[in-house]
Amino acid sequence: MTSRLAWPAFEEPMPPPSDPSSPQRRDPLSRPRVVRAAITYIDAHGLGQLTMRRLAATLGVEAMSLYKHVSGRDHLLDAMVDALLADLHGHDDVQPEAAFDWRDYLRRVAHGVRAIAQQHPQIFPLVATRPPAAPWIQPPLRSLEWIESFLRTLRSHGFGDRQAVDAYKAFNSFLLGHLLLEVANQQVPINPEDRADPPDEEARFEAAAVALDGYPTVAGLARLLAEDTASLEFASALESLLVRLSGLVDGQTISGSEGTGG
Amino acid sequence: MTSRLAWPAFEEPMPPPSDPSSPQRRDPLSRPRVVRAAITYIDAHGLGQLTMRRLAATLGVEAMSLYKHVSGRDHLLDAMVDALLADLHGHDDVQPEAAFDWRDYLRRVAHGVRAIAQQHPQIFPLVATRPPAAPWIQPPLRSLEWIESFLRTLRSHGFGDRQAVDAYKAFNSFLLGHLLLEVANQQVPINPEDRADPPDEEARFEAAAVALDGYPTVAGLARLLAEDTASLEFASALESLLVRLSGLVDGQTISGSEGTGG
DNA sequence: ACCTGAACACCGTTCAAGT
DNA sequence: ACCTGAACACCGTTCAAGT
Repeated sequence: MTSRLAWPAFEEPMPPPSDPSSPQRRDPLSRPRVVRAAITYIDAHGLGQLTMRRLAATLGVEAMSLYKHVSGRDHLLDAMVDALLADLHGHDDVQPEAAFDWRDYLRRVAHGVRAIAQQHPQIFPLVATRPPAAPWIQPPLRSLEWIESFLRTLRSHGFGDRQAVDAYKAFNSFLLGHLLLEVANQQVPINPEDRADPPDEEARFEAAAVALDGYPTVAGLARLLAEDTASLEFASALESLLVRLSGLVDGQTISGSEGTGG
Repeated sequence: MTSRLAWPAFEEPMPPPSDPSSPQRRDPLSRPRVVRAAITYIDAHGLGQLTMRRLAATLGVEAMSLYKHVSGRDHLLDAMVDALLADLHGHDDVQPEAAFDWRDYLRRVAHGVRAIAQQHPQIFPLVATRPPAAPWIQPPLRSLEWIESFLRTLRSHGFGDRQAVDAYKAFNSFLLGHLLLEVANQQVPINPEDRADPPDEEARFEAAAVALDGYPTVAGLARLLAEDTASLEFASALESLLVRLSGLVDGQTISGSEGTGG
């Protein structure tokens, strides 16, 4: 059995935000409800299937009603991405106080973001590719809340300004590369009905293998290439990154632009 | 001045493929011509602006004519991605014979792919996120031609089977993370007209900085965060990866699944 | 035999007319 | 004052009617 990374379900019904201005009538259409419905829809049917009209139908309303709560399809996509990261940011395991040291903190955050990618493989590409709202925001840790707590935590563990920023960027690259590769690999065309159907790995392999004439090296290594080693690679590359960042705390620099300040 | 990475233009008119079956009338609509026009169009106007109808207009035909050469919009996107990587694969600098050793080879390929990302920032997200056609294909080096020469080159330099495959995966993660981060950062909303207009970095910075109340750490590090250190980070992370892969040649393993076979 | 106009079944979004 | 039906300006794609 593949060792799935366990993580508390982000889907669980959340307590309604304690916002006194929300009327709370019988199932009022609200922005969070629209965003949550969109996430559920994409998880089930894929990004390409999400239209304003179909999403509205899911909620029992007409498409135009959605425009009261989100200002358009593009903004809705951004809101989904934000909601996913905000959920993680509120999670106990990634609070700075929960971490033993900065390495532990980075491991917790890394596995938290990985859990998001695995629970929402159809949405994660959006987390990676939607243009950031400001020059200091980078995917996938792309909210001010995240950057703030991330940088503050590193500094509280002895990182200097430049070192913390270098670590933020290096950490983001690492997450982006590994998680995007992972979700790309498991991106099999979705037939909305037979989701339970595991795509018969062996049959898929055989079908694809016929086209390998003329590529002897690939053919010879096909089994190794198709092997799912994502979890191990992720862990291995993460530890390697932590080693690299350790050197950084000891005074080295990654983006090292010493000299421009005079 | 920012040190742009120089690379021969992939856009240059290529000699027509020596395919005797192509009639070569006056400007016949061909698949390569459609694909090339699509790349040019997205570079100029952005992915969201590409429609079959508008692309057809660019070529002086109606939309339906395109379906003779590409079987639909999705296939066109895949064809664009393939074309970009095929161009690079044909380039002198990334031929195995051109490389001094495997490190040199990986550096050449890395900078080649980075050049693609920088020349086609609107298209690179597609390279990263389009679902691969087979389980052994991973972005961004996502063609059998690339995998074949990549793996063969590493093996000719002493990599074992598992080591070569581990290196392929680690290299792809590295490229994906860094290049996607880079193009995401420079993703500024495009007004088709004023492309020459450099978005006045300082003004953009000031405008975005007003919203930093409540995020003192980000505010304090905003300048460092917004600094464009992508080239240095890329080089630094690449060297770090090469060190990691060196250990791998010496017999260590990344995905290390020793034990499941016994 | 080949090409393409008109048409189909959708989109996102707007806005006037309804309550 | 608020909500929404009908409408607008598009999509990707098909297919019959033209040459």
